Amino acid sequence: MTRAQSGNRPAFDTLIQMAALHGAPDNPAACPIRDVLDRVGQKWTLLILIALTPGPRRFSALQRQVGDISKRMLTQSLRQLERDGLISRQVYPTKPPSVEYALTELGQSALDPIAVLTDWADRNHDRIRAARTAFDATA
Amino acid sequence: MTRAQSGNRPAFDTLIQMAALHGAPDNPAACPIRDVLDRVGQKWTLLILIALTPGPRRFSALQRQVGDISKRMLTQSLRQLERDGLISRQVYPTKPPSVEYALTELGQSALDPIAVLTDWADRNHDRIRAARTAFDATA
DNA sequence: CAGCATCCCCATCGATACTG
DNA sequence: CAGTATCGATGGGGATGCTG
Repeated sequence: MTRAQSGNRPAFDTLIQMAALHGAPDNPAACPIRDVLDRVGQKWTLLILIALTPGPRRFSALQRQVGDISKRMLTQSLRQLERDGLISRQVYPTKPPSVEYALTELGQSALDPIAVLTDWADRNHDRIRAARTAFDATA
Repeated sequence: MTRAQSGNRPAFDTLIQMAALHGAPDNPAACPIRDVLDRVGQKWTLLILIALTPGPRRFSALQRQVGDISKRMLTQSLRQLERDGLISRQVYPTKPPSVEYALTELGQSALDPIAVLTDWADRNHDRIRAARTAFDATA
């Protein structure tokens, strides 16, 4: 079993372990990886989580901050995140009603893996783009 | 600016920074986060990367290991990963031709963030499932 | 064995319009 | 302001069959 530079031993073991059981095809939600990956794959979830990092945000504020997201998708994504316990939803019954979304503790904890991921993405984006150009040139 | 427990300071800063620029809607590939996230979101890419963690694998071996992936998607995903420079493809011109896929150094480095992610998923899957049940009960 | 080609479905997402 | 409702397009992805 060869291994290169990896500095995350415990996390790495989890990964190996996951590679072994490779998920239950009949019940995808039973496999933590697939379950979480489904959410991560959702075009907007991570962007929303990131947008909430500095602090609580209202619906419209979120929409402006994420940029090109429709109200439909924002609502949908927020619901899912709330259901998963990653964000909380607080309604203030003012005259024009306002709703504030915030990261829960669980959501906060999710930021760590996300940060590691985006950090990797940021550091290696150039290499990836270079690899693509090289590949396209060969092909 | 409130912050909870986060232990990843440098990575965290990248995240904040990303939250600020929130991507170029017109050119998604220009934003590292969205670019990488697109791949991560691909149903099979991470599973394949994980399957390659213990060492190089042949096509059929990969298909068996991942489980329920069609040859079509396996081929497609492998191509993309190869293009991105995460895996290498070595062809052995034997009588029945065999092709061996392996992680490149870049691919190896990608395992770290992935491991952190799956580790988080594994540790918090119960809480997420619990949150869902609670949410569904309330609704 | 490895993988390309074809057909087709359906989940995801966008756009628009309407409501409390 | 914060959604909901509806329609429609796009393409990811499954099933099957064929080739070198």
